[in-house]
Parts: sequence; C-alpha cells; structure tokens
Amino acid sequence: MTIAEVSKKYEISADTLRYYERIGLIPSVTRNKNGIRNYQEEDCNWVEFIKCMRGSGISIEALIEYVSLFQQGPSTSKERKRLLIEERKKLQDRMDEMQTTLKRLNTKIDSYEDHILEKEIKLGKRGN
Amino acid sequence: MTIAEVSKKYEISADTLRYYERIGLIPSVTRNKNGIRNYQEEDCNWVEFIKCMRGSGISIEALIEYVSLFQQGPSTSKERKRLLIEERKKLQDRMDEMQTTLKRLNTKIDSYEDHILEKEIKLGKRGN
DNA sequence: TATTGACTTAGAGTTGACTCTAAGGTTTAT
DNA sequence: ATAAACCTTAGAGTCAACTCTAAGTCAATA
Repeated sequence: MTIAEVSKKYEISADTLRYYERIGLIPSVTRNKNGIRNYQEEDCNWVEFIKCMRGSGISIEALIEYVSLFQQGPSTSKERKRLLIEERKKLQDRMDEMQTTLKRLNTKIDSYEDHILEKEIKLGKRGN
Repeated sequence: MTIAEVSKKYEISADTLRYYERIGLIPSVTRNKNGIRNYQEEDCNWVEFIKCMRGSGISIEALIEYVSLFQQGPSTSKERKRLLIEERKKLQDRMDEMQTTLKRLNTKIDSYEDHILEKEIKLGKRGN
C-alpha cells in the first residue's frame, strides 16, 4: 500500500505518517527500490495500533519506547509488559477522573432541568 | 485568597490562573483597591470547576462559551444546558474509545504473560 | 526610608504535535 | 518527450496552551 492509501484507510495525513515514522513512533516502513514507502500488513498493523493508542491519549514518549523495545527483540518482553501495565494504569486513572467529571456534568445538567421546572412553577405553568 | 494561595490550593500556576482569566475561561476575579486579585469563594469555585473540566479534556473553547453564557444571566440557561449535554456526549465518546483501548491493552498484557509461560514450558520449568 | 517580596500588565518565548513548503525523483499517459 | 500525478527529504511554519520576561506598583519590615 502507498502512503496515500494508508493515509486514507486510517484517516491519518501522509505528513503525520512520515512524522510518526521519523520520530520512531512506528518502525521503519518497507520501501521499494526507489525509496518509496510500500506499507506491508505489519506496517499497517503498527499504524493502526498507534492510532488506537494515541486516540486514547497514550503518550508519544511511551509509545516510542515500546516500539524501540519491540525492535530490540524478545529479550525486552518483560520491559515491554511493564511499560504496558504502567500505561494501562495511567489510562485507568484518566478514565476514573473522567467518570467523576461525567457524574458532575450529569448533576449539573439535572440542575438545569430543575431550573426550567422552577421557572414553570413560578409562571404557574402557563405554557411559555 | 491571593493568587499564590489559589495556585497552591488547586495546583495551577499563577501564570495559568491569569491566563485563564484573560481568555475568559474563568470570570473576572474580585480585586482589591490596588487591582490585586483577592479570590472569593465563588472565584475559587470557578477555578475548581474549570480545573475539573479541563482535566477531563473538555475544550477551552466550550468552557469559554459556557462562562460567557453564564455571565449573560438566566436567559441563557437553555443554551448552557444544550452545551453541557453536547460536551457530556463528547466525554462519553472519548471514554468509550478509551474503554476499547483498555481492553486491548489488557489482551496485550495477557499475551505477554503467555510469552513468559511459553518460555517456561520450553525451558521445561527448571525454575529460571 | 530603603529594600524585600508579592503582586500587576503586555507581550514575547516555549513545547508538543503536527502541517506545510521547496526542491527534486519516478512512473504513467498523451 | 513532456506533462501530470505521484512520491521523497529537510527544514520551516502553525497552533494551542501555556510559561516566561520586563518593567512597574504597593505593603510590610529592618
């Protein structure tokens, strides 16, 4: 697959795909004899994985480290696991914080329902 | 409360507190005769509310609009409610995405457990 | 009364994460 | 064989969200 096709498929600009590769957020993509990127299935899998992780706010820094460890081979599997557990914890924490905010928003929205109700009561429910 | 005290209490730098006020993310803070900020309880409540919302990724743009509507008085309550419902939806969507990522991380971490298991089996479980 | 320390503003600088530009190479169609 | 439509890189530019700097005000203290 060309960079244009991958860009379209995953809704990531070609610029961003090159940028991700440059900073080591995805491993070096397969190239043809002229140096043009020809994404293989594994390259695509990395793109998709990184898109998913970034979309949930996993840091670029952590992902670069993960990719780097991955490229160093099976001896780094323990370290990779540790990293994933750490990032999972951070994700959980963010989700917990968001859950709290969600509850608060619910309460606030409910209170706006009440405002309208109060208004209706004050107006004696004359339908305005 | 002085800006330094509020900064410490909510762990937001004084620069950021001034910046938030400048862009309308929090309403104008009460001042003394010399123009020095003297945060009242309501000012603090705004700081805390904004900190909570920003911490969960609610956009500055939406929050500025909310504050602006608030300052325009009770006639904007319907619009404010609409805005809150919209932001709640976005928050929910982000949480759903994160939930998916979390599951995926769990699976990946589990697979790393398996790797270790495989290794142990290959080694005939000689305790290394 | 002079210095210290906390505050003020306007505006410049930084950082992260892209996004664009310039200059050029290769393949395909006319 | 020349243009169009792709691709390439290096490096500059952009944007959001701060963060810092410079120059100055004011209150309290040695």
